[in-house]
Amino acid sequence: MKDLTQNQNAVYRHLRTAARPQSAYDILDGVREQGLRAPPQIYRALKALTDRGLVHRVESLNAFIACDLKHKNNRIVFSICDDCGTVEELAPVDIPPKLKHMSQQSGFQTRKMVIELVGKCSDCGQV
Amino acid sequence: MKDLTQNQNAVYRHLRTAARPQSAYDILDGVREQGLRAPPQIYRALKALTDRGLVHRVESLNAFIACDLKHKNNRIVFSICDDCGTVEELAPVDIPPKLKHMSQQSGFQTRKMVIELVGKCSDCGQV
DNA sequence: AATCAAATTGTTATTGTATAACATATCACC
DNA sequence: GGTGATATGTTATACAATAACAATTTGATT
Repeated sequence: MKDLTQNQNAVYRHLRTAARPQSAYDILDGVREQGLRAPPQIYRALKALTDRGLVHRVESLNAFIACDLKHKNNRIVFSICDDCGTVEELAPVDIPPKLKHMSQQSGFQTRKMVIELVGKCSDCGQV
Repeated sequence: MKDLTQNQNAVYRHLRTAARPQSAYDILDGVREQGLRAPPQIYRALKALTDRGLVHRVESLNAFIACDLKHKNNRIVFSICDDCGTVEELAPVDIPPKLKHMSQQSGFQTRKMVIELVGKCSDCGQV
């Protein structure tokens, strides 16, 4: 795909077919067959992929997920079920006006915004 | 302070006087004099403190910061300077209506929202 | 006061996450 | 073919977090 290197391709394909966010070591296990053997290979591929916006890092899980939306890479929204671990990427939203105002007040220049909603997905929420 | 245990108090005091977010091991180094010696002691104190909202975890840095705002613990906003590493906590904002709508559509029940703005602080933004 | 359960604390060892540092190879271009 | 830039492989290590168990303290109850 899209002029990725071999290693990047292997990692990207693994992430696209994974049902859940994958840790770097999950990925490593998943691509051993393709000849990747050591963490730096995974982390390098992940860096290239996240830089291109094809993959996002889920900060609160130390895990990675393929991005299936077409969007600028600087507004990212996840919902994270703390019961079953499912992570969904939601369509990006603008910086809330109040927040934009506050950060500008302090002279902060935002390059990227990450929003993580933590709670229960529809499957786990029903009791 | 506020009926904290000894260990919690030591960790909390360290975080309140720190200029930057502290990793668990930074904290450990900072409180050795008070007799804490092993990571579990730090992590236990951190858990109690974060549960009470006195401390927040900065997800994208694997680090912790004292909370100096009085607010409910379920809306957290940080600005993170990726140049000098400074992290500021901003006043919490509501879930953006568009986002609230989207997540409800999918049946997701949000318990907590974390927003991390990444960019340049006023000191580092000037070129 | 003696007892016992619960909660807190201490300690060791291990698991999981990420990167530094260096070696090797590949490719484009002159 | 030499050269620099980029990509890749490999080893070792640093950093982050927790499991499992031992020891201690606390506090209610008798």
